[in-house]
Amino acid sequence: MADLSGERVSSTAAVSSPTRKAAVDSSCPLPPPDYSLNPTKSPDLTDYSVKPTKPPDLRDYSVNPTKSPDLANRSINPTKSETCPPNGQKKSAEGRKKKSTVYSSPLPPCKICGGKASGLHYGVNTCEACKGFFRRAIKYQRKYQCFRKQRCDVVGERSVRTSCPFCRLQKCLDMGMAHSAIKTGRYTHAKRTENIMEVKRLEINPNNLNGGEHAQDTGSSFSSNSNSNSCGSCIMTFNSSKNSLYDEDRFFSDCSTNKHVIESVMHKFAECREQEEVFASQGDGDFCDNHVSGHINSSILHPGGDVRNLSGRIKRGPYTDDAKIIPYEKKIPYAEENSHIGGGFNAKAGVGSYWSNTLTDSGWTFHQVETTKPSMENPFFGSLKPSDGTAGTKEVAVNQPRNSNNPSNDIRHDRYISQQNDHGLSADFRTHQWKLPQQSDGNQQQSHPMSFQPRSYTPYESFSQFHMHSQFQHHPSQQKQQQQQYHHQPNDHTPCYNYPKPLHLIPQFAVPEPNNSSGMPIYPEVNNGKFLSYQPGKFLSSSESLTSTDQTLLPIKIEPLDSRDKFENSPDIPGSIYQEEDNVEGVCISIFSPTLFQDVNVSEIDALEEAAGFENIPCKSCIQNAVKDSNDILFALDNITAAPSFSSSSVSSLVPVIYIDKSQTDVVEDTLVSPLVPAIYIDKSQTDVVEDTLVSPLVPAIYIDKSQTDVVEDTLVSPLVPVIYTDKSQTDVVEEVESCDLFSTSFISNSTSLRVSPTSAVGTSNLPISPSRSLSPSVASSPSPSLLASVTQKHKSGFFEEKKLPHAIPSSVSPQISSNSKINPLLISHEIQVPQIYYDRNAFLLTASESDVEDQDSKASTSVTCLKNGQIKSKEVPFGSSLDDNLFQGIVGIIEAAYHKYTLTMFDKNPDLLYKWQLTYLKQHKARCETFGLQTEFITDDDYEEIFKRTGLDIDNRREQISIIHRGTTKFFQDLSRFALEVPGFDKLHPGDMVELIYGSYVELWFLRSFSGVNSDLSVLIMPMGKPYTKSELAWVMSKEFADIVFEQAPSFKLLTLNSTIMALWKTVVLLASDRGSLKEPSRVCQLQQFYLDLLKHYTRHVWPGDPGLLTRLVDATIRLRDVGYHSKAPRSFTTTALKRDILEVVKARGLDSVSGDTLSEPSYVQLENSHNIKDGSLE
DNA sequence: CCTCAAGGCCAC
DNA sequence: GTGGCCTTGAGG
Ligand SMILES: [Zn+2]
Ligand SMILES: [Zn+2]
Repeated sequence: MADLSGERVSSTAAVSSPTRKAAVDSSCPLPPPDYSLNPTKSPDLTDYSVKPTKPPDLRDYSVNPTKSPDLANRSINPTKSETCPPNGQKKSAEGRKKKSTVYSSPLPPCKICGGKASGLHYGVNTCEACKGFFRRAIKYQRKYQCFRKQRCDVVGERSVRTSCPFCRLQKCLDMGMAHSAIKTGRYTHAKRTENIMEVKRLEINPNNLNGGEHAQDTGSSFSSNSNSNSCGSCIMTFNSSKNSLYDEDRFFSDCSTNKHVIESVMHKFAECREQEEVFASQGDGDFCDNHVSGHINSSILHPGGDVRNLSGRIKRGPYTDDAKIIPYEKKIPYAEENSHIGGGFNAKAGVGSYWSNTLTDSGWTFHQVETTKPSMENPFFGSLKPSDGTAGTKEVAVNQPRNSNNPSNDIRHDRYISQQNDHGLSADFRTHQWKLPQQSDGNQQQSHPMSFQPRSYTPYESFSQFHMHSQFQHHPSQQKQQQQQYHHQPNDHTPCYNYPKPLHLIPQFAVPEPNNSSGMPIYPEVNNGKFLSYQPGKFLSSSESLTSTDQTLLPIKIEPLDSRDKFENSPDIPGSIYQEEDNVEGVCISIFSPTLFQDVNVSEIDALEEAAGFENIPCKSCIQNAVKDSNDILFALDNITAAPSFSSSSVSSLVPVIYIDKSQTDVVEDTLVSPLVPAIYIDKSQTDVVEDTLVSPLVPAIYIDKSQTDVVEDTLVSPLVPVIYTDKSQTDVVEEVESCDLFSTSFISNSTSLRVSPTSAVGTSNLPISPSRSLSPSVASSPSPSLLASVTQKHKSGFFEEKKLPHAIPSSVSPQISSNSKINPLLISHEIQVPQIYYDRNAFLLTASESDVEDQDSKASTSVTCLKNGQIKSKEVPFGSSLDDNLFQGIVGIIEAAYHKYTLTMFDKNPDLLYKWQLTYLKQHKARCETFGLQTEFITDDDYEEIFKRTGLDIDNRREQISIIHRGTTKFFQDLSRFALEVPGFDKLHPGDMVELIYGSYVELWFLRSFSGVNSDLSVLIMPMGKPYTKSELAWVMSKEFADIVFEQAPSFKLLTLNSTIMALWKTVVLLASDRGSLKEPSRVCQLQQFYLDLLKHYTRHVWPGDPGLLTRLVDATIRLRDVGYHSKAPRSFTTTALKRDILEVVKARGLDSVSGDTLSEPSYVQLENSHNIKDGSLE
């Protein structure tokens, strides 16, 4: 139990000091039985017991020679019952005899630093040094500041343990040291230990058996005190085992389905990369932390101190809320000597990167992977992606001499001079000047007149004040100051930096820097609404150290040369030290410039460039990309509830993420682990429980943290399987993507709110037909008496002459109809002009029949029953003979009314709005993909079910989506069926043919309804109603071929000039395709189709003459439509028979409704059923 | 009179 | 500021 931590400690020690371990092993092959209580600690014990065999320790203690005899004496002296494994069996045997003393005598190493413990101090077994340190910290109320990630290693020799007092104190507290824990009394060592263990266990979590002896003292008073120091840096720094991160090839082989996505992103990175290196202060702008040197003040300070204080004002981001602590022993060992990992991001470009430097036989090797742009779920880090197509790695020569003679051949990763930006400028961080590109004629490199200024930033505080700052930036006086101080007007020969749109800072990364003169904050990146490129950090002289006022500055600190070690010799580690001619040694740690390109109008830039005489400025593309990315960032910002810390929200699709929670500091540290070992370490803050498990590459593991707060921390894992973070921390953090459902909901509600206004009441009430959900065929078939009278009246006075076509009809509506109508959200959501009256179908047909020919037995006809002159009359209305205007308009009216009634309308939203929705949904989907690591729709159902079984999570809402899709599809079929039944003549067809026609045409009709919502560029489809789809989702629901052809064909369809009348007619024609499979009476269908084709022809030629070639193109489109239909199959989760049965249900219901309805109902289905004796289920 | 741990001292 | 070593004083 408790040995978990001990093992972790010892393994860490072993890793960091292999020689030591070897010595131990050789001298003491067998661990003494005395340590069976805690066998894993034997390596630690050897730290002080086997001094002569440990060169490192010798070196350590050489400073204090007196210690050696003492150590030797203590460890060898049997009278003190010091039993140490290396001292041989004799001592072990002796220890065995006196068990009580055996347990009490060999003190474990210092819990804090691993050194020689001298007893219990403040409740924890520590050395004298740590004891004194803690005592002083308490006594003098010391406030420390961690300049790294608050995970500094404090185990080691003096220089190590003193490198970060903050972390040391933190560890003391973590280990349970408490000032109040004064003498616990006189115990034997074993008893005391046992006692303490028990007390702590009871204190913390009775259920937690893992709360070992090292369990933290809750020590709340101290914790809270010390936490005022918790504003430490969030610099991302981790070490990992060598190369563990970068097995992308392996990953890709596992994620081939996602490869094209990755590749496209990679391509994007390639573009962003330049830009990134232009605008970022230097190079990759990595965050870095050199834990060895220990004083790289790249701290990102939180001005407000304890970030927990912000919780009331700022909600943390999705992954930062359930802060927990992972005990030191259980942390990922990050102190490996041959590996160093850092990370950074470019907020502007929206990419982050992780890099590592690994010491190999051939020297240091630099690897870098970059992440996707932020998403809503991963606001500042997306998935890890290869940076430049080189399999995610970038080889950089290190430890190479600078080639001063030929800089272009300097293969060092030079951090003094940035790579050229798009203007050909390089940033020289020594002179704080821009360097013009070296002239081809060999002239000396010239400097740009614009100097650098120190940059400052804050990750946190200004987030909540983002908008305020944004406004502030544009205050005239502020602009002036900025201009004076920062803005150097480019001369005619200066590449243009002046882009007119105001740019905003990402507040997390930009902080106002006090202006010396006014005390007003300065935003270097924003200058009078002009973009000035980035401002790098500043140098401190070697005698300087960061002051409190410097804490918000981006530090570039000088380190004494002698403090560097071989890590620092790697030029690719930000924070590494370089010695320059002038003996200035600099360490540069950069933060990306957070300039946001918002609302940049590229055309304006074009015009500006043109006016300035600059053509083809490559920066244009950068800006275009940046604009895009900025939008995404803003989108993310809009959708997250808090400013995530730098280190948060690193969700990788390539490698699992380890969330190391720091509850007391509210800092969540993420570390990457190998994709091969998707272990997730979820810590149980005060309970010292670590649940780490390896997970199947196919199935995610869910680690649920049951710490006292019922926080559920799920983390996942495999690159193949999405992760779901269902953090239910006390603060209601919403971290999911807006679901499709939500989207649809807001979509609808927005539309409703838009349309249902007082003035639009008519618009909502003048629905052609009451949108009753009953299966009544139509309102017209059962009108109220007054309505009937009204219709009859109109009929008598020239019904059709008055009404014309629907869109030509005046807005006066029968009040009875209006009052009968309910608001139909489906219709409301469309801006299609709804016909302002509906056509009484029966009234029309009666009229038409009076003035038209009869005796068309061989032709399609429809039966009309109507109340006329107090009598119920029936009449057959034939089709196909003449196109009387009345007939035409009447039938068109009927069809169009049904078309609207059953919401088969196409999507003709405002294109801008439509695009916005498309983009929004695409972002949501991409965010999901990035979080999940792949397009989750490609997870097989079996795998998905397994995931669901194991996690209980509907990770991509598939289950929900299925129900949505099911509902939507069902409704679509219902509406389609009802629409078909409203088509005059359709109900006279053979019922089996009706079903076949409906079923056979549904895909094409679906397409006709949907194509206007297709954005082939974005591969997004917004449905007029219901769920949006991405192409891949559509492929999942239908088929890939279908999705392909839909997105391929939609653009051409969008070129057609259509109105709802044409659409209604066209759909009718499509519906009545006589070549559907297994039609019983294809000739009748063909006849009916011909009739409607004639109507369509008539309409396009005479009523809609604006587009003469429309009919031809419609026919052509219809043919292509068949292609769409050809590639379709039953939607997911549907079967053909089930669908047909549903259709038949509607058909039947219509008939039954007619029968059971009042006498005005159409008996068409009954008649048909009687004549054909169709039985229920005959289609199956 | 012992052990133990807290605190003090002071060279570094 | 650190930490080895000392003193102190409460237990046992
Ligand atoms: Zn220690
Ligand atoms: Zn630290």
